[in-house]
Amino acid sequence: MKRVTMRDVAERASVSNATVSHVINDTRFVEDATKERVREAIRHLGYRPNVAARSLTTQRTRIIGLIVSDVTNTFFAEIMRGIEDVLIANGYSLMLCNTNEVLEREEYYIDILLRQGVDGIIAAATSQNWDVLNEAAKLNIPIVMLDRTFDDAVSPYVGVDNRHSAFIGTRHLIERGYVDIGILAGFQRLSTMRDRLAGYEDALAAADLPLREEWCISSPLSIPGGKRAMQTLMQLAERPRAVFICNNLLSLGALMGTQELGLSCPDDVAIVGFDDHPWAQVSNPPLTVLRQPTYAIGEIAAHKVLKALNEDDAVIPSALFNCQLIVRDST
Amino acid sequence: MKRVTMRDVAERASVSNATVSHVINDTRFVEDATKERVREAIRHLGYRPNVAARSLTTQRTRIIGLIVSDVTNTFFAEIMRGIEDVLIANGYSLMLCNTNEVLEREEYYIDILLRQGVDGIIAAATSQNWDVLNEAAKLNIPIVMLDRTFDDAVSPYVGVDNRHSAFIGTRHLIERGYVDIGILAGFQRLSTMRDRLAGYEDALAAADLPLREEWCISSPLSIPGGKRAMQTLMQLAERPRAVFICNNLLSLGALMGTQELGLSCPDDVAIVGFDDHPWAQVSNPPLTVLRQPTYAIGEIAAHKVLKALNEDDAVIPSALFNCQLIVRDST
DNA sequence: AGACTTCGCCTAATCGGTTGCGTAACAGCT
DNA sequence: AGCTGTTACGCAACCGATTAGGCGAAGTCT
Repeated sequence: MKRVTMRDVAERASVSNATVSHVINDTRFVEDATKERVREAIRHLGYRPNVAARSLTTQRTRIIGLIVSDVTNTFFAEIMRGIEDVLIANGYSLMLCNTNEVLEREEYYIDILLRQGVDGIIAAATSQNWDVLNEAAKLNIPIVMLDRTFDDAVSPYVGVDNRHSAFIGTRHLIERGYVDIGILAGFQRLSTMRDRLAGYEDALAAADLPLREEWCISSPLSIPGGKRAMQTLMQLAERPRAVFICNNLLSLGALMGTQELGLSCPDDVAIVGFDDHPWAQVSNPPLTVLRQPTYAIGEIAAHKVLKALNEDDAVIPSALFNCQLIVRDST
Repeated sequence: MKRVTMRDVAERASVSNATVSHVINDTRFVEDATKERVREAIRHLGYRPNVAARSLTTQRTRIIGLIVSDVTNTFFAEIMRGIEDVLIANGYSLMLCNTNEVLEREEYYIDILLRQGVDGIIAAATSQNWDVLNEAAKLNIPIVMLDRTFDDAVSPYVGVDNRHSAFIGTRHLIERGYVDIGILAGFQRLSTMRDRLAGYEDALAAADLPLREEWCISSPLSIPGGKRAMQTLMQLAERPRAVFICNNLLSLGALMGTQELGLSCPDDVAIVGFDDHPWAQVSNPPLTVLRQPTYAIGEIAAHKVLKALNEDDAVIPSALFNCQLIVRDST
């Protein structure tokens, strides 16, 4: 079936192309009767404006690119929901880019997004290389960093205060009486992980506990990664009696690892995890965690891009949330 | 910074616009030397083709719309990964639409996708109303139904054989010696749920077990929904000793519900769940489930749209997978 | 009545590519 | 020299919207 175009509508309503456009966008006064004729024509023909044509002239697409490292992680999925809800409420659409934490894929996607002409980008970047996002910045496309950031980043960041949160989590273990506390982190490439490690160290220092290098493990942010890491930690000659775990996938893997080794939690080893998850409350044992306000993070991130889009030279500040410590049975 | 356009490239390479286009798309012979000049110009200027302009003339966007009902459900998230991986490998992008199982939102999104001019749509539709997707069909946009379908659907479906899978799951309970078996399903609006209920009934019938209406509960596909439903089931005067649960969120909710009531699984009530989840193996107890090949479902779905796109009048068949029964401690 | 506004709409250029048609330049042949 | 065929590329229309500028008709004012 032939595509219905604006000209078709114009003809049927016996007005010009321009008038149709103005009726649709409400950009100029049009007499009520004319307006109604146009509307009728639109309805009757089932006209749907062509976004490509429009954005060709307006130079805006009303599409926001979202780069996440792992859509299957509920953490990001919930953030996505937050983002999507506010974008949709503002007439924007979401182009999803899942990088699986692979750098090349991230670069590829950024290129795609720029060709697509997205109006803005929200990114949980795996790269620490500003060059990649730099191009976007050069094109004057607002960027909001999600979950992670990097030292000399100029774009606003939305996420939690990782250092402080990790401090709280570790301190909780200390308050529970644990003194031999290890940490299971992701690769230090990610700011998130660096900050959490720092918070962990802060807590140990504050309690005058020594920092033991061999109890600080980095691993890929995955379930098998967490399992392996936890098992090597548990098979150390001198092993920690409690572990602070920096990510929900790692926590899940760690749980599997300890169970497989026949160790019981919290009797043999206590666990505090970062990120909450619905299943964490029916796991064996239910996990003590630091919960991030995921949905809200998404909402705020979206609001920030939109703000940057609507207010030409608005300076957008970062937003730092706090985590909520949820005590369950693993500590 | 001014956008770099094709004309800029053409000028720098002292060729015409057409030649630049042909070099980029490899659509006509161009002398090597010229080609190289064009390439150099592209690199030097940092030229990036404008997708909107291109799709305006080609009438194709290389974007596929994906409609899912709940991105935070790992089931869909994994499917998404499968879809995305094959789309990206074929130079397509993904426009994500999360409906939260809300009909209006689905309709809204379909409209958006059509305006956007997506080349194809993959949908886990919440609607049973063909009219909605009908429009897309009229515009000759290929559609692939994911996870759900409906009776008179003309689009191919990709998912599991729900009826047979539910049969297997229920039969497993019967083989374990349970005779009082209930079922916790989602709303019968979804074909998925109807089929699973049918499979459950098949299994009861095959074993000459009576079907008890009051043990068949429908609830919203959510964790609280599952919890409530399970609790009403468990508080019946005569309650089932085993329950077949039709979705992972319901399973999780059910687990919470039984734990709250102080019932132990599988001693007080056995559970077989539909959909696997990484956490299901560390839950208390680890859950016996029917695992769907999520990633593969996504891959196949994507391949089917692409095929429909590339082969003009290809008739695309549906694809039915089987579930894998994974026996753990809940039965 | 003539001049000036205001109202309501139209004309046409433009955005940045794609592509059918056309042609200059050169080689080979008679 | 004249003719034909081939090679390599340019010209310009077109995709479907937006929008600056313009213009006729009706209304207002002096």
